[in-house]
Amino acid sequence: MGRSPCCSKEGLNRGAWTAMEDRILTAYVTANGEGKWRNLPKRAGLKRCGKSCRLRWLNYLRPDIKRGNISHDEEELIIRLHKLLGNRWSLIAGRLPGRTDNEIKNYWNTTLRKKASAQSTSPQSNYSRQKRLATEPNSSPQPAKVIRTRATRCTKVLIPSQSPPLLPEFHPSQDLDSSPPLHCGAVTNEEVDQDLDLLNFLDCRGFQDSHGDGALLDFQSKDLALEDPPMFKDLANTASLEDNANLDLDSLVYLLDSEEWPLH
DNA sequence: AACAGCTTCAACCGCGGGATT
DNA sequence: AAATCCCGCGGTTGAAGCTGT
Repeated sequence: MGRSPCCSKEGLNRGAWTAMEDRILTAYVTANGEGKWRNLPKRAGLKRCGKSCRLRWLNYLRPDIKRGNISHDEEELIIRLHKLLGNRWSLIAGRLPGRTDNEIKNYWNTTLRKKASAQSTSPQSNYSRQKRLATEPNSSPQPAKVIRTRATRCTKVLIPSQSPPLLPEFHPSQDLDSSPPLHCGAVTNEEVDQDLDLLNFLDCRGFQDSHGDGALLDFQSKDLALEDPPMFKDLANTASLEDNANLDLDSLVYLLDSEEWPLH
């Protein structure tokens, strides 16, 4: 199956985008919407390939991009999602409003990979320990990580017209230890740890089902499980939860892929 | 002040998959 | 059914900034 290059590379600009190019691209996409990237440069009068335009828009110019520090909560979420999904950055980014797959990938490669590997080699890698560490005032405080943005590489003048959506409702401080025991059929201690991590993660996002709306996981209803202990306890005691607890990764990926679990 | 090594992250590249012709 | 188009993804690169000496 033959393949033509995405664009002729002759006469095209490469490298850092200029403020003017940014303005042109932003104006064009704002007026005409996303998509049709291949023809966009010609129509917009940009000497860039369509892929480059798409990347620039999605990773930098989109008005809903949230720039700056990745919060501790977001960090926790990225680590957990990565544990679950691996390097599926677009999926992970889909659960973090305002964050791009490229940003998360970079952040992982530069910062979180070390942290995650340190955590996984730690004898106590489960969520309870992380929660304790996070809440204990005397436990080795992590200085706030500041992501530096470069000022000189390209003049970024775009200021989002409105604040990005609030962060997802992930609360590491929630008391997960009081959740009902779950039976996952795991055999090794490590697997138990992993499953507990996963289930705690699902728990803390609000495990919702069997209420007719078909939503298995609803990030918007963060308080549901905690505010409704009887329902949660009931869920834990039913076969349906055990079935869910036995979901394999593919099934979980399916859940993540489903439209039922957006953060936005 | 100057240099080297390290870190960060925007941008590029190649590939795969779905849609279209 | 085959060929081609288009989009999106993940891996990689390299320029610029930072830090230590």
